[in-house]
Amino acid sequence: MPSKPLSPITMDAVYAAPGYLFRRMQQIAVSIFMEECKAFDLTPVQYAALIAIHTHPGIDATRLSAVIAFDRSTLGSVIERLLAKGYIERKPAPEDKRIKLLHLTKQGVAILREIIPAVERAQARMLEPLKPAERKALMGLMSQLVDLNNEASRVPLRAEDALEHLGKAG
Amino acid sequence: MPSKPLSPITMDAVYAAPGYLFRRMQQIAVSIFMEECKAFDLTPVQYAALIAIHTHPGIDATRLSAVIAFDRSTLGSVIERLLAKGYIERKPAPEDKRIKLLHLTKQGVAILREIIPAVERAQARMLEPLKPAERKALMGLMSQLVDLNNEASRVPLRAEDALEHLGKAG
DNA sequence: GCTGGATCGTAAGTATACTGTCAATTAACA
DNA sequence: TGTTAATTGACAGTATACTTACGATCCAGC
Repeated sequence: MPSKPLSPITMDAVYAAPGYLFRRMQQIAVSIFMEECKAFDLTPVQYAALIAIHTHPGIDATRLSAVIAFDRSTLGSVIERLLAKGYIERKPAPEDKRIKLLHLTKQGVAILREIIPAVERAQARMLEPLKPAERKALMGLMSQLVDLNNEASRVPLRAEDALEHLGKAG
Repeated sequence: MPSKPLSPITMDAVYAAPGYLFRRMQQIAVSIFMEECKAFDLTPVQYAALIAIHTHPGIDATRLSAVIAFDRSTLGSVIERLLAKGYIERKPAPEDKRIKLLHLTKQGVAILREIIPAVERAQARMLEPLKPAERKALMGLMSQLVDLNNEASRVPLRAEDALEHLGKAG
């Protein structure tokens, strides 16, 4: 006589599941970003890529993917779009014919400067419904969880990889 | 003499941004789900759709999209895949020729029963790095935030829509 | 009873996100 | 040195996620 015949299978269980909440919040976050930044033709992913290339001029695509935790295949098309928009340029590396180095163009730097206030508004809006103390608590827990789960994702974040292109001293 | 010339534009600012953390955690959550459920040919989205159809037999695609907060267009292809796998069936509604009603097949019910333990393991693993009290706090804050931001997303959750197909008493 | 507006499913087009595989190139090693 | 291993960027294929548009159908108001 099993008192718990099987899991109940209710939608409430789905709505309370971590995976569901993370997916839903990601949906909402992208939506808010796109709304605040609609004047600029940039997606959240493209924005992150621009920031990373700005911070690490001359980085190559593989290292870039590690620095922003993007899948490398996906990043290829992201780079294509940023090239098409004229925000970045790609030059072959002299010492390694496989590698192509990435730099921001003048237009890339300009759009970055213009979009940053909109991005900051978007980031603030995502947490706006919470009280300040709650926002801080949530961001603290999320940072922890993302960091501790880093290896669980298919594309772990490797922030330190970005430095390798500057002289690769092990 | 601006003491804050512009935003510094560092990767650290990106890593601490809500939008980045939500995207990253969603990546990790999907990865863990797929790992735990790799014996079953089901994605997180397909799983949620199956649960919702099981909970609301005879629901149509539009209402289903509201119940699990999926984009209506995306849901079309999700349904196609579930049909192809034989987990659901689609029948025209007698009283409205536009509508197609969705039901689980025997195989759909079976796979759901089989996969649930794996899904529960996945959900637990996502929060595993945190202490129990932290898990509870995080889920509480996420539930709140997702709920309060519901209208900010392009596809707001409308759980109550699911009931309309049962006699639509306003 | 007919027409205008709403709704349903579908489709095309874009953008992530992942799986593989592949050729070219470089590095490591026997 | 010469073969193997690893790396880089590219491609094909699948799956979400969104936009807009379109035909079919239904309903409301006239």
